[in-house]
Amino acid sequence: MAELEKSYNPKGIEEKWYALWLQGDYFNPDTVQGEPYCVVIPPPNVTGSLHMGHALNATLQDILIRWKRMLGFRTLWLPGTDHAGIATQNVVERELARKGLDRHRLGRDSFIQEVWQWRAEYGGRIINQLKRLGASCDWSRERFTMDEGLSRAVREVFVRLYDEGLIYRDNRLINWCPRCHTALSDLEVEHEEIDGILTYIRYPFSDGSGYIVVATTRPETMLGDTAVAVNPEDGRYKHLIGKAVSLPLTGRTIPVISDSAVDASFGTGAVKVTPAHDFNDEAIAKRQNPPLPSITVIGDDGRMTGEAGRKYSGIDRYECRKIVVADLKASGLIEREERYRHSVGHCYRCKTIIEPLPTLQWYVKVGPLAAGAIDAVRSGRIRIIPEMWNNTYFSWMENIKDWCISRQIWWGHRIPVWYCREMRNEECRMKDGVIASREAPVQCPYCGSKELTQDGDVLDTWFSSALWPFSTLGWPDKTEDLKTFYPTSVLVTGFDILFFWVARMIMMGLKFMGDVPFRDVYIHALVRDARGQKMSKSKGNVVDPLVMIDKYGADAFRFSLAAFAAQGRDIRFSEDRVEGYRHFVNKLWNAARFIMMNLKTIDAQQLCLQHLAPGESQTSGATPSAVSLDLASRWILSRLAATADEVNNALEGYRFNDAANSVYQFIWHEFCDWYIEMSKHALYSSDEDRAGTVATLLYVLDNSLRLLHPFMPFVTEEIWQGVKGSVSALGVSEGLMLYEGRSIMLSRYPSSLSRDHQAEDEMSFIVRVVTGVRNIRGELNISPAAEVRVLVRTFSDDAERVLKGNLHFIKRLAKAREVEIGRDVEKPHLSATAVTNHFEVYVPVEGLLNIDAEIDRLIKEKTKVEESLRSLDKKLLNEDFLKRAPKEIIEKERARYRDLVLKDERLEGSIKRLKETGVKR
RNA sequence: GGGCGGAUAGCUCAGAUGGGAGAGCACAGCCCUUACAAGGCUGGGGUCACAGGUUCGAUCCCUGUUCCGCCUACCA
Repeated sequence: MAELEKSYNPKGIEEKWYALWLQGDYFNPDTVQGEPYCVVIPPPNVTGSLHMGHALNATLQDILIRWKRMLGFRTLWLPGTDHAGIATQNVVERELARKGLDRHRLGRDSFIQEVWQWRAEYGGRIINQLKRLGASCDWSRERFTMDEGLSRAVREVFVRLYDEGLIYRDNRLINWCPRCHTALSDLEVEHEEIDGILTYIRYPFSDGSGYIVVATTRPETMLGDTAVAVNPEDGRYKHLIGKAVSLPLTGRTIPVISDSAVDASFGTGAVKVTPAHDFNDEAIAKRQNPPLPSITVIGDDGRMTGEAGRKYSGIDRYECRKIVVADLKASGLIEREERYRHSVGHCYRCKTIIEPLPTLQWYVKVGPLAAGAIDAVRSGRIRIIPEMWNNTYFSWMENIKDWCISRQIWWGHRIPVWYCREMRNEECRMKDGVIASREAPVQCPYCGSKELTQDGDVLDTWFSSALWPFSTLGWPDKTEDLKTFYPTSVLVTGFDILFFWVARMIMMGLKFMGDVPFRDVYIHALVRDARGQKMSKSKGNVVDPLVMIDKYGADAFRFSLAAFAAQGRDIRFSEDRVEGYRHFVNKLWNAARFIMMNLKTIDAQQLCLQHLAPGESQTSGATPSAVSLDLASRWILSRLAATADEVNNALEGYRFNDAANSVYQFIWHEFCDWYIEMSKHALYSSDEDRAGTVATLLYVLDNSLRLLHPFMPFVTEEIWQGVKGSVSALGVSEGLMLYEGRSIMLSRYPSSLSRDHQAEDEMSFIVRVVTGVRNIRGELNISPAAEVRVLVRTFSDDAERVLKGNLHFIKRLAKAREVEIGRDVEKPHLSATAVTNHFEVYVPVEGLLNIDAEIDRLIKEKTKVEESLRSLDKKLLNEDFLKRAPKEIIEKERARYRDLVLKDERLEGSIKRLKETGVKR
């Protein structure tokens, strides 16, 4: 980058540096010393394509990882993908359908091969997208949940839990997706409010003595009713309990029963009971003595079964609903229909309405595991950030139900259970012929039979995800990685998978590693669109991160996400702000361009020997030696130190937005707006300050780039390498200790630099004079081209000394032709005034000044001062305040009061003089 | 039904432990000043949703109300 372009263009540059980082193996911690710091990525679905949630998630992790790496930690960010059972199977099935095939015709083994084939072809997509973002994952450790190693971990865990009785099989109602043709866990069901109809149906008594009316939103299930239930306390129905009802359309006779779960105030107070298709009804049925029978009228394909009767058999459940209602109407058994809004469960993958079905499934008994997981958070061994999620976590964990882990699909970890078909002895029959085994058994361990068949189901995808923090590090082997990096440092994730994933990882980690899987859980926001809507393909409001990267560059995009990531709040994504941060990238770029342009004119020996002292802290390189620096340089070094502290503190607390804002504010509004402008004096006047100024420019740029690097890895590397080239061309890089090393990502992160409070105080005098003059220029509309005279009447020695010593800065920044400073400076006639505590600034504006405008301006300011004075006055006269407020607050307010009184008097004086002038004129 | 979060400038949002209301964008004025017009300087704009309470003092803590958003639950 000998000659920099006028603006930064990320195309090509991002790829170039990412390739270099990979080539240098910089993401790999193997050869690094230091305290371990580890993050495992929430594995995106292998079918996935990078969306805003991933982008935010990965950006935050990369910021942490790059930051810690630069701080000297032995840093591992472990990447990988999830096999995503149902989602992936769906995708491949759609693919097959396009070719006119389906998985049943293909057969299980061929289908699985198809999926692997698909993965080989497309599974790397999201990984490549993460690379575009700049993610510094150690790709040599990339894992996939279906890898052999991870599959072994899955079998190990399953068998151990089974042997301990924590995994069992049971036949009960589960959530069934008729489209995906599989069981789902409670978590995989999304409840959504929909408009339905509440149908009131008359159920005639068998003895012909009238009827009882029940209300239902699912009339078709009446074909499977096995009772009508009422509340035992309900006076209207008490006498009917035990009576027989003739179930319409079926001719079956069912009883009227009582159950306290029935709400007398809802509907008619009488409820039809369908144990096979409703969780409530199942519970009621089980409470009866003897339990009510269960009749399954809807099959696993969502069509009515033979049990529903010949007329309805084979018909889709919703078609059947219409027919049943029509048939009932024809018999005069529909009392009325009401519109009714209620929530209905949908499959989280395909949005099909869930059908509760009685089936035989595998479950994990979570109660015993949950206790430890609750304690880990309660005791602080795991910290959830922000804390507000603690409550959500606790309330879910405390009400946790057993976890259905079997899925009737093909893609996933096959359940490591075999069934003995012969069950030749008592022991085998006692065990139901169930063999849970890490490897495929050759013969039945109980009876020796060789007639074994493996369970056809696979495990819930989240079962393998739950093991991710240790299975990826090599468990069940005792690997070096596991020893070094477990427990991992922090998990960064969205709250939407707090239960699916985070809670289960904690349970499994505690169970199998005997320790928590991570110290911190940082829960970030959900990215919504500009109107606050959840982004979804169907709504068409999705913002594609890759489009953002193409349009604005990965750096601007990443920085935006970090700046958006305020804790505890959802993000409304606005493209305008990304554009704003692209401007910031460009600002930085141009600052670097400026510095490099001025580098050519410097004498290398002078720069190196006289102006760079060995760095006071190991992390920041050589520091410009303070003795020989001008005020501006000392000031910017101190501001840099303050900024480094702010950024480090903010990142320590996961306040990414604060960190981003600090560095933005520093680079733009302190370094560029003030320091670079001030540096021009030394640079252009070729006096002895030049070398110190160049040294400071180089130093502050270097440290700014490093501060910014975790947020904007590409542009910082590009500039840093460019400056490095120029610096070494000067032949001073050896002694400089700046821009050292092969890459900025391997340099040290700025921290614990020293402040220079005196320089900051002194600089504030200059700032106040300059802004005073600028205000006057702006408000009185004095052309920026016009040079003015500036007079400053000082009231303190400090102010006088500092201002006199830095006239050149005032001249440059305020565009002043000449500056006069002193205690005895007189206010010229026809001049505008700016008032501060330490001095008054006068700008003579003969001919230019509109006296009335200037008087208005001063009166406006005086009004503000007096307003503040009034409220302060009240406060300081309040005895309670004086009695109870802390001393330092009272002193602060008093000082403020004194300053304001002074200012008020001076303003008054200026106004008076101006009025006199006006009269004279 | 239960729980959580939000309500601050025209817009999008910051304000970590109570003590002088901020940023970015947008808007207005003046400037192509030799890093940057994707820029510079200046300016206007807020009863911090509403009502109470605690406190010497509340945008911040407590209670209630209204309006949004989310999570969760077996009222058919």
